[in-house]
Amino acid sequence: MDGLAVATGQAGLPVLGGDPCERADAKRNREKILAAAETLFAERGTEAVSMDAVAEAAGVGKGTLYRRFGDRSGLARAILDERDREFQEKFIRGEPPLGPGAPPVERLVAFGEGVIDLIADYGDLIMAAQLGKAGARFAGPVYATYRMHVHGLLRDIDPRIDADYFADIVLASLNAEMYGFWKSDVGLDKTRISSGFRQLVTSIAGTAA
Amino acid sequence: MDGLAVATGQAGLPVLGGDPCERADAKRNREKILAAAETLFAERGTEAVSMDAVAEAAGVGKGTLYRRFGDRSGLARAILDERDREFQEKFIRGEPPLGPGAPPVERLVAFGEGVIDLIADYGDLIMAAQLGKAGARFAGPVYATYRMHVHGLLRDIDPRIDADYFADIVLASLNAEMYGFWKSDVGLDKTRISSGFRQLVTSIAGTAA
DNA sequence: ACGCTAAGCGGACTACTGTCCATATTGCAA
DNA sequence: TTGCAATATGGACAGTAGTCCGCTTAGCGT
Repeated sequence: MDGLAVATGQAGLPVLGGDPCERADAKRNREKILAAAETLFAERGTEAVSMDAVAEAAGVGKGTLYRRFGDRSGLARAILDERDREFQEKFIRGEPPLGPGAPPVERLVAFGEGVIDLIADYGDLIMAAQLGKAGARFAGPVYATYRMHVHGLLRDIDPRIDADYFADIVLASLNAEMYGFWKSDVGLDKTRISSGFRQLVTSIAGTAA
Repeated sequence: MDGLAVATGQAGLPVLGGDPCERADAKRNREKILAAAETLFAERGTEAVSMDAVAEAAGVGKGTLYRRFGDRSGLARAILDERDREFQEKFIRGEPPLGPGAPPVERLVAFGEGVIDLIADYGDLIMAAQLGKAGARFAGPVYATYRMHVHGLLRDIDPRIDADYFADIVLASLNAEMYGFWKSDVGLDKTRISSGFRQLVTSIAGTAA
């Protein structure tokens, strides 16, 4: 407790889709914004698109954009949300080895591969969603969900593992920025990254002293 | 390989201290800026200080500030540089167990504890140094040095370890943002974090299949 | 001491993020 | 249909990061 101040609390922003009591115009605008942002991000790259540009392309004012999504990373998160939901569905209720039924080590490895696939496809969107303030990576419901899942699997693997610690280690090894660094600077390919992750999980599972 | 673009290349900025051919006025200004920034950061917290404020407190123009330090994170890095140098000295040439002489597992554990101490003391400065663009964490000479050190130790521990992969895993587990998250949100204390790190290193060392 | 040149300097300037509030619109109730 | 309260809207606004370029100054050779 000292020089640290991480913004981790989830601000109560209406980031996620489909509020049931959403006014018709609000819904229309939300969809226009998401469509415009998705297009612009894909066309020009996430970092090169200003919020003004998104608002203009969507035909709404800046205030609307910020009201709905809070900030730049909130917008990115909202775009990712759908894909994420699909993946979460798979590891919570889907088929083994990702879903319930397989041994926990298998499930954890499959989870890692799923996240790596997600990163490979949506890496810069994920990074945009985590950029901004310190600790953004840990804020928000997605990290919490992933963390709880990994936490549970680690406990299943071996209750002696300090799951509070190792859950974040596992997730840190599935970080989008690091993936980019490995690809561009270190020269690791996806196979090697997956294989490294498998070894990491095996290591953690093996020595729960 | 696709939606990823991480800014990792080290821009050739004169961030580090003591250019031998530094003009007297430049040196004077550099020192004034560093002193002013250090004070302001300590007084108000890293995030609450604008670059303008630093420039004004130092009695120099904004152009000078940016010329010398490139951007906000460069300024933070420069402030950290001295402490960092000291630590690097210790693990490269200092006494065991941090320095050469101790078995590599011991050295790695000691290294981790050193970094954790650094984070405990200078956490938000470190975070400021890494904030900004995606991949900032991996850019710069400090990460490279740490990485090389860990890489070497891992090879010493067991050449079968994929050191290219695990070096970054080890460093990811010594991340300042994560430390803040652990402290504030998970409720881990420093002892538990150190102990977790020790277990991680042991795990990696143990199962080099 | 003097003048030259390369380097440093600083503040005006642009672009962007995020806030705020007067106005417009919606959905409901009478 | 009409009036009303709640909510959404959008553009003006303030604050900050980072760039640029004409001016100044240090350091050096004579």
